[in-house]
Amino acid sequence: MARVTLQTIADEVGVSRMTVSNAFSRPNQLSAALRSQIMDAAARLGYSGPDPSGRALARGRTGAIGVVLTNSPRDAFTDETAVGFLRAVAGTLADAGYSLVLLHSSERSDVDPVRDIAMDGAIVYSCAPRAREVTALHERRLPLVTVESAPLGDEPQILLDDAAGSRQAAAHLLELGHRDVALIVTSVDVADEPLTAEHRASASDTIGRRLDGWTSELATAGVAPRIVGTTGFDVDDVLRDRIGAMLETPPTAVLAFSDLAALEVIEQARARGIRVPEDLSVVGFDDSPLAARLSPPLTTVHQDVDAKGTAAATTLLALLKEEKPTTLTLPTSLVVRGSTAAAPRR
Amino acid sequence: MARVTLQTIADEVGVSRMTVSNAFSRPNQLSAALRSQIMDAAARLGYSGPDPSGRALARGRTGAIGVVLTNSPRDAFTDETAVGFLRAVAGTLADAGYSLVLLHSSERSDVDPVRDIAMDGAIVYSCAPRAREVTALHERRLPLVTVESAPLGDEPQILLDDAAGSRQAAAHLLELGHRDVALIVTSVDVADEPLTAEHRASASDTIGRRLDGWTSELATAGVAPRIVGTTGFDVDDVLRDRIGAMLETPPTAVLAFSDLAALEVIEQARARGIRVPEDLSVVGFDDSPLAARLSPPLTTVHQDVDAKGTAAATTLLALLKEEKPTTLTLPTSLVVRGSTAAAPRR
DNA sequence: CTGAAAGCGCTTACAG
DNA sequence: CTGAAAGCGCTTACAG
Repeated sequence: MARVTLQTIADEVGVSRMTVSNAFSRPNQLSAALRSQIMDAAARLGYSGPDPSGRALARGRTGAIGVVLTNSPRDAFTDETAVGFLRAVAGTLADAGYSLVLLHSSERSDVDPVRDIAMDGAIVYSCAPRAREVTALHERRLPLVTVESAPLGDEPQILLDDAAGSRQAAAHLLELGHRDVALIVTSVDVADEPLTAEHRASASDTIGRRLDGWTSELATAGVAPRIVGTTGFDVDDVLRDRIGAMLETPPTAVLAFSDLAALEVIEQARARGIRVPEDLSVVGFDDSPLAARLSPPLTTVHQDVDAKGTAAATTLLALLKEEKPTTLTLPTSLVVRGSTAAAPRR
Repeated sequence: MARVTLQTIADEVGVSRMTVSNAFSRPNQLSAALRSQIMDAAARLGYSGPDPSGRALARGRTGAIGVVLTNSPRDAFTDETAVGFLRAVAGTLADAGYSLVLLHSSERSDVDPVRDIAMDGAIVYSCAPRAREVTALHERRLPLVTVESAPLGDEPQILLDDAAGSRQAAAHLLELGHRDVALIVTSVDVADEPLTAEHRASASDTIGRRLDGWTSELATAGVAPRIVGTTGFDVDDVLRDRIGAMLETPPTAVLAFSDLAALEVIEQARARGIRVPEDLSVVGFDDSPLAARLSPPLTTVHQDVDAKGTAAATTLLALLKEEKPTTLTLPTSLVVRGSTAAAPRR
């Protein structure tokens, strides 16, 4: 049996193909009687409506919005901050009638979602500066919003006021008397050294802004921090090893680029008998749900992931309506909990 | 400037359109020299590859797989069990080169993802028996896998051995001496009554199997449970109210259909000064990450959400390869933690 | 290794 | 209120 299409229904009812199309897509363009006659025929023949692929090609829109995550879907769904972001994006898009497609980075040459999936626009979330997926997406000239990523062109961005929260975190440590401080970052390939301008230069946009916040504040007290990093974009094995090495000669305080990184520091410290916060103060970043659950509860820089996701989706939707949305920077602020305390006397 | 298509490149290079198509989609069908000439022209003209919509129509496949969640994307991303499932599905699909599209239920008449999004197949996750989204999807005759949902036809299903875990949970309570037991369910509209056959008849497939497990075990000790439910498919306001009402004359133990429902019981009990587990034993279902974090840690029925997601994706992928996968039932088992204790003496 | 033919299923103006 | 024309951008056999 051949496939049932608009034409099948048209032949059955004895009208033209576009009248059937109108019956489904523009109901008020034809009489109610004819429409119900067409709908009856469709039901009888098992036709459930215009094929989305044909429709997408003819209309030039698909109803789908991509979200690019540099890391694998498995990693993204493990990170509560990413899940919170996706939640707000998916919710906001759904309210506007759009569906979310997860665009993973592909190691295969035959398929590449970023190149092959039909969509009306995309959101780039927390991606490395020149990630292949991101440039590939940019080449498609789709409406794009970047979130905490390096800008690709003049697309609107959603940013975090990383420097403000970082400064508060550093100021908090200074007040507690800390002078030996280590920074844990990504996008910088460094084992455990005094921070230099070269380190700063190699950092991603986001990490760069946090480094600026931390160091500018620490500098007011003449404190020159140590830095531990990885080329990756997440807590990876390299970073874990380097955190371990750093703890051989522990600082009195650590400023981490994420709550998960802070957790890694706390767990490794504990394994070595270093007490948090008595021997070592640890500050995270994100204020993910995890932060409040840890023991001790994590002092961290709060960001509103729900607002971030909503803003990203809203901005992309505005772009699709040919509006000219602009870059938005969301606030951050320190939340003091139990993982920080006065610097130990040496 | 007109849009750049295959034809633009073909004209520029002086070959036919399908040669350009081959350059992109079947590189070994033409000489390396011609191919690189074509790729150069494409780069020069800003052509980033065949348009996915055109390609989808011509090829009859899109590379996208839908996942239908009856509840809103916001609710789904709030539920750790659903997130764990999505994680495994997205990961497994990504490994196979497919992208995941989130198909929300739409209240709008103009857009409906389940009808309008182009995709190669779909996974129906934990949906109500005759949910409109699900029947709409079925009408499209797409390859389908249902997960913990009522079957639509003869599609392969992924099920949980609900009865086994439920029986273990009930047996555990009997051993502890409980005789006044309340069941908390969805899909049954009941405030707080002795369980009857009518209640059982109105339950969804999943809840029905759990009711069977609970009651068959309780029956061995002559215990007739009370039942509290809602027509909804989640912990909703109706269920919250009814749980509150039930706690006016509390049973000694509660068997809940999910960890979130168990949490609701525990919180409301605590608010009334009813101690868990001293006054009231509570058993959940799912063993979500939340369960172990609660205080007291929740006694609950464990299921492997990762295995469930992987199985769902693998089964759908098999369907796409024209294989004939069959229904799979995953095991469940009771995990005893701190929320259950010996029945209080009255 | 390259291309002419036929077609994938639909919609957008526009004319009547 | 209805339909003939033109087109959306691409690919699949197939012939040379």
